[in-house]
Amino acid sequence: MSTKNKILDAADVLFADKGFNGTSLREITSQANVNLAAVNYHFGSKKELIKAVMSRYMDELSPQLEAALALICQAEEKPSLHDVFSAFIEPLLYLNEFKVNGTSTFLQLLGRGYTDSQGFLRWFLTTQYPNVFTHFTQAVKIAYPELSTEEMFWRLHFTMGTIVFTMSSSEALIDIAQNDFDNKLDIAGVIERVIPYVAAGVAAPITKHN
Amino acid sequence: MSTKNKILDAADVLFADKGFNGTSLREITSQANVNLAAVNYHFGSKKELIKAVMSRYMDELSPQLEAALALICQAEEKPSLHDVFSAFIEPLLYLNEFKVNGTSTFLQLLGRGYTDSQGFLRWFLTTQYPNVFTHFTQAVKIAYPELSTEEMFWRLHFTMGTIVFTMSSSEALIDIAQNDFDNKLDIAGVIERVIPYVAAGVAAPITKHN
DNA sequence: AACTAATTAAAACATCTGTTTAAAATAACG
DNA sequence: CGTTATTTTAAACAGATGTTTTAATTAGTT
Repeated sequence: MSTKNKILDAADVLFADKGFNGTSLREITSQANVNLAAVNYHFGSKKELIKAVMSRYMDELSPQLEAALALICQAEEKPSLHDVFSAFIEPLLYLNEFKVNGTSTFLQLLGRGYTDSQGFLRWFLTTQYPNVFTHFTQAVKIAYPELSTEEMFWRLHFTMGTIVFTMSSSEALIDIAQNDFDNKLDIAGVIERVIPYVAAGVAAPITKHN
Repeated sequence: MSTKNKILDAADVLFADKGFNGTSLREITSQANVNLAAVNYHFGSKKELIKAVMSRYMDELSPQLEAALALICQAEEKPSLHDVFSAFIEPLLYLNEFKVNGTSTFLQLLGRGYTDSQGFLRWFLTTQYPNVFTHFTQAVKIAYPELSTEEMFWRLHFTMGTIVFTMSSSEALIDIAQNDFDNKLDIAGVIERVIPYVAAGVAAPITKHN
């Protein structure tokens, strides 16, 4: 494997586990069995490495999500909100196969990106991959046309928060759940449970605001 | 004002804004206009300072939340989920008055605590303030008795995620919303919008899992 | 094989981190 | 006032951080 990919793989896991600020380049390079200077040689800086780790996922995910959402928008029957959110499941789970050792860390990284480093990652994603967002809001608008644009803005961000936060602490939660309910569970099981939740949240009746 | 409080106030704002890892003691002490060594003198270590910042909020909030939830549980009429979640509003907004310069940073700090520092803050809160959690689950069980304990466990964590995540990035979101919809909005307005969302999410119909 | 370009390696860089030390200043109390 | 105790100060500590430099190695090309 190339040095570049060895760095990306190690950074991926460590960033997801300990955050961007919480992971040093020395941890990454020693985990990857490469020289410390290799990061700055291949990526320029730590910030660029973070972008590269995220881009590896987004470049794979973005077209798939857009395709799935486009399919829903063009369907004959009016889609339900459950349909819209379910469109995310397959592409997200597909990331896991495409990863070597089990589950992908993408959603955990997304959670890190929202809180770590004062939102520079949010800027990166919304400017580099804007189509995912616009297609998504379009799909929701078809499924729930009564919802005003502003109300939708908020509910979509609530949803984003639910998903990202849940996945970024999913390991700990799965551990607790398995202890308390001795119910075998994995990432797919968590997703199965969160979809009805967010669908119901977005579909909540509209309330007046003064 | 005492040195101890000057440190707590400065740390509060900086921790909320840049995270626990992202804030150095030197930033805190220079913002607070006190000597660097004062932190270790008064609190012992940075970790203890973090606990102190959180305890200041929790010691104020915890009894109020428990009282509000107890009131709901003992009411004659069966409370709705909306009632249960609304019980959080007043105590949370009360934190703002009790703060000098505007809105409290409590929920932002809570968000930091879940992602930063590998969940040691979650351990701290659940062990130091367990009653809030048990009272809350009791209230939800009364409002929605059909929900199994496991399903409730998940939905409450989804809710936690929604709230915490939303509030930890509320400033940025409010900015965006005000630009796009020129609608004056503050923290209270965001809370007003998130309550129906989470209430609907928790109240979502039960789905079979294999 | 010989020369050039790309990569790796070890070391040093300056800066920042939390914490500790020891002296100075202030407060409290008999 | 004089004597403790408490608090503040400046300085230094040891270690970690991202980045750069310079030399050694490897790969690619003619």
